[in-house]
Amino acid sequence: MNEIKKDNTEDKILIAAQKVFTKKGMDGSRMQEIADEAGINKALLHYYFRTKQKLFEAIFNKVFEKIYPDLNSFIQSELSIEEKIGIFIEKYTGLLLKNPFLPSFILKEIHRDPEFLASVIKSTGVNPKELFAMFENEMKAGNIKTMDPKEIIINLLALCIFPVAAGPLMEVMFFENDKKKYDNFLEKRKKTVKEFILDSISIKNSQDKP
Amino acid sequence: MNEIKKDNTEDKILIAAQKVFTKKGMDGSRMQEIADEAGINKALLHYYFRTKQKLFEAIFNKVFEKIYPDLNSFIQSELSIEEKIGIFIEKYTGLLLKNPFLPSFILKEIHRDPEFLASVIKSTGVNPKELFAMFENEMKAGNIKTMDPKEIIINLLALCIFPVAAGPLMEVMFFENDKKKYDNFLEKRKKTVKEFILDSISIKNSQDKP
DNA sequence: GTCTATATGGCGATAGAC
DNA sequence: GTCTATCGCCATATAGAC
Repeated sequence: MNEIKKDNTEDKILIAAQKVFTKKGMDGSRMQEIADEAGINKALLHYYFRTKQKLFEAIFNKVFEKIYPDLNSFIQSELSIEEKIGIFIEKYTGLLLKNPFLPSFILKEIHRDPEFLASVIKSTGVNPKELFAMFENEMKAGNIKTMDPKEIIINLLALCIFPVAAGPLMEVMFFENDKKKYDNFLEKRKKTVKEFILDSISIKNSQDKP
Repeated sequence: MNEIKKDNTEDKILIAAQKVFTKKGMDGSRMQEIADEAGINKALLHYYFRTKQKLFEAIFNKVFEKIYPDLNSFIQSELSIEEKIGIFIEKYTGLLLKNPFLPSFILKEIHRDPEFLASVIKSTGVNPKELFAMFENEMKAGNIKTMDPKEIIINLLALCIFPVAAGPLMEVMFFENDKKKYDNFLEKRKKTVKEFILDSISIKNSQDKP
């Protein structure tokens, strides 16, 4: 029960800053707007975080942690690979649907400051080797098709993240600009993405390739 | 041979502006930087395009046209659906590999000004209905699995665009920050994405589902 | 058409009262 | 800790000479 958002000033700032930064990015955000959103004065932002850059970095770290899935609990669980993937897609799509700005927020800042990005990733202690190992073990055991694990991971991320990141574009092009219609589509899509990925790694389908 | 880039000032500006805007986005770009890149004075930018906003819109339109694939020639060709998809993936991935900033440029601006985005799309005359119809005809003819065509299209776009848009992130996380290694991966990936998509719509694989 | 010089406004950051 | 007032800079945009 610790660290729940109280209504002390620092938390108000963090909440407001996340809202503004994730919508408009570092360059597009204004300290004044964050202050207004937090219901405080602009000077207080500097009192708590000194510079816009430092405030931004605090938010980026927080958001990146949120969006970077907790893989260890998956890797080490006793579930089958199919169940693991299924649960991941459900959970991750759910997270993104609740926070539709996060993907484009990360993507926006990816090119802006590569060194900062690298340092954030390092600090989260992400270790993809265990993830690769998990897939490779499943391949050796004959449970899934033999292929580059990176393909599976990137396909999985692409199919979950892109539809949310490019949401407004997809809505206009394919859903008559009807956000609800698109959200329904994405909700149903959890199931089809799951089938799509599982088919692609399934042993059964690999026998009739040219 | 018309409309090739001459070295008149307007074209120099357009080339410079595209370079800067696609890298840094509307908010992150400076008129001074564009002027420097074009080798001219800042005041000239305003002489030719009046405002930063108008210059940006000119670039956005140009880039969007480039990134929006010419679908009609595909839809109306006599190729099989498998060939059409294969060619699309090859061509589109190639385009993105040559212009790695374009996906994130579009994604960056997607949330910033939805009305402008909608107007751009309208002006390009994109008509997805014919695209849907093409897939639906193939389904009726029994050539591919029956499913929502939008799923196919969005999967296709996701698998092609996301790996480029999130390139720097993928490089750091999965490729030891080695850009060449990642580019090689994406080049080889053309083939696997093709197999991936074709498998997912193939009739053959749909017989042993629960 | 192209330049230099300047106007104008906005934003991040600070000073200092309370 | 929180506020008001203000500084100093930088970015867009314009004026005006050539």
